[in-house]
Amino acid sequence: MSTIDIKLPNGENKIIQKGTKVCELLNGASTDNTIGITLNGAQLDLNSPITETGEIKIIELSSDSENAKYFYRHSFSHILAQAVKRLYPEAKLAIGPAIEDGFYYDFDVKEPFTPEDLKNITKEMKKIIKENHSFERIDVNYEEAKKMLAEQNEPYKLELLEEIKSKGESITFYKDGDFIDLCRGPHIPSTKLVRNFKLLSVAGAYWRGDENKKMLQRIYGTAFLNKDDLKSHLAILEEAKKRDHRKLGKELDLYSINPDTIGGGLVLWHQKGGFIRNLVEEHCRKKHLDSGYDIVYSPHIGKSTLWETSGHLQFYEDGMFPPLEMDGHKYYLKPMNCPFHCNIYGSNLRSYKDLPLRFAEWGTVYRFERSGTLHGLTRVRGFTQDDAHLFCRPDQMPEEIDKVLDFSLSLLRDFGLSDFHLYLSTRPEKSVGDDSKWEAAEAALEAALKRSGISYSLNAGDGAFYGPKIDICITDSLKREWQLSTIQFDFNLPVRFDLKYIGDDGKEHRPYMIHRALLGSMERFFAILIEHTAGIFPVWLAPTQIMVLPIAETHHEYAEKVLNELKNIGFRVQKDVSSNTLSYRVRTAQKQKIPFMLILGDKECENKEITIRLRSGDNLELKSISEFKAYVEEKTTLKEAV
RNA sequence: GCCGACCUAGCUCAACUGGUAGAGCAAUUGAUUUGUAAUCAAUAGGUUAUGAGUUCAAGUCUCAUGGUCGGCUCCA
Repeated sequence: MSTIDIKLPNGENKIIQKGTKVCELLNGASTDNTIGITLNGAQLDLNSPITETGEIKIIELSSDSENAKYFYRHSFSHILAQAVKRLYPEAKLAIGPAIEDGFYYDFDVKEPFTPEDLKNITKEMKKIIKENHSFERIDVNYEEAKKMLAEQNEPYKLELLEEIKSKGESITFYKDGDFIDLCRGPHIPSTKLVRNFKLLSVAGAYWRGDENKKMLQRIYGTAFLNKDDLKSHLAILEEAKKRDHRKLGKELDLYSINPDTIGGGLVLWHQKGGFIRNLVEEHCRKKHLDSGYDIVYSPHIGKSTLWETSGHLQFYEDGMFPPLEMDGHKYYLKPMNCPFHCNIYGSNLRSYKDLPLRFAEWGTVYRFERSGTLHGLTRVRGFTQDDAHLFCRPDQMPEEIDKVLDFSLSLLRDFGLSDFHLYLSTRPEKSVGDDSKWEAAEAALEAALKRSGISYSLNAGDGAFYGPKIDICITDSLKREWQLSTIQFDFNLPVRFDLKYIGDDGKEHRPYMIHRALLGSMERFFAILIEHTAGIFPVWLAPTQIMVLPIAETHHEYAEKVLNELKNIGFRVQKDVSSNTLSYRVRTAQKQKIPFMLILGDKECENKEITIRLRSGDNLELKSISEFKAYVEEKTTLKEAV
């Protein structure tokens, strides 16, 4: 039997027999609090054999680290499945992993679970926890496993078993009390160690995530080591609902979607929403012009010939609205702006000296998204992209990529966004374009990502067939990720539209084409902005910045004077001279999340002062308009936009 | 598109196991002129998403359609 070399957390090296169990290695050092280890980053529970050389770190339950959470949340998946099997013996088990903040398990059952069922399952789970079963690891070979699963009559597990076998991975079961499940682990030592959980919801989910396969019932839950953590997590979920852009959009009168009168996924931007959008667009437009972009415009529809050339009719017709017919021609609403920009590029003979060319357009596109996917402003059927296409020479390409990633990050940061998730998607199996171009493009994207200093994930093989890409995602209030920026190479359209430039060698060359949207779409970006600010927009974006509140009629004249002065300085200011009480008018302005309320009464009139109330409820110490102006300019990052 | 839940006044919600809708806020009108998150009163507002069906009787039960929400899938 071979031996392996293990580096212990205290720095000592230890030589052990291959296959030694974790609990044997830790013998003595281990406490009730120790639930497992990581070996070279991989998680192993106390019952797992150690099979490779490396450095170990101990996972303590009380640390409540991501590793520890993974252990007990995955164990909750089992306890859930165990409870379901007790209550519904005919249920077939699929998969049940730990996920961020919780866990789930997929079941094939005749009748979908009801909220009432969830209560009963919860009760049963509590019982199982109390029964305090230990999790036992059982190593088996393929034949034994197949026999066991056949006896248990678990078709989905049998399918998984075949997959495990084909990958050549080891086969293990985990048993706790009356429940045994094909599972690679890891698990906590016993069911009683963590008891704070809540089942959250039931949802349909396709087996193996494939819409052609059977739809199973998925039960989601959340679990924490401490009761208080569970409580605060549930409170966060509640709180997040208040930041939902669909709720705030209504409350603040920002936008509406009217499926009956206009159509699902088609947005009306009301006055305040439109006002903010205009400010956002103005800011972006200025930055684009400063960054060497040319602004272009293109129509909303184009003839079928255009979409045949671009290939959209061949590959993307399902995502397009059906055609309009006129004089024997078919016109389609544009799902993308690229073909138009390609036409602009192709309208002239281009020299290598003309490049790079950067065409930007706030282009409104229409896509027939499937009905079940529509979601507030984040997934709609008509939306405006802050789109641009870069055309450049190979020698310019890396710098262009670098610049555009920088641009994207700086723009998002201008709006206070910072918790980015970056993804690099590389060449898929089916693709077009030369190997050398793909390699150069992927290298440039990766180099730009590294230079940005932000960590990113690699989605190998997840690029479009026409080119690799970087996506920047940001989460909404419920931690759901939404893609805002995208930077995509396109090796397809330059060929289809036969785009070229004359090089310094006097010969024709194919330019690189890079498609990019930075905020993504105005609609989705607005949703994210609303949820991140909770509707408390920064001063420079607030539609109304100041509400003037004279206390009584005698103060109206002074209020009017103050209002005009503020307007002249450039503030967006309104007054509320209704006969309601001051409290009431403060409340009204507060609900609209107006940054400043000016309260003007006898005291202010006499001393020619102003009293300023902030949205936070505090008063500013300042008393004059000039001081106030200086204060706002200092506190507001984008001064020109105040 | 798929699975499930839901759809009552502009908004948030109520109406026991079926007995033909009720409140708060908002709106309008009047009174009130108020010192930092709700002054008082009156008025108006609903073919209970739509369409069928069961029933003496349907907001309530059944079915269909549309939409919303939570997931899944999709997002070349």
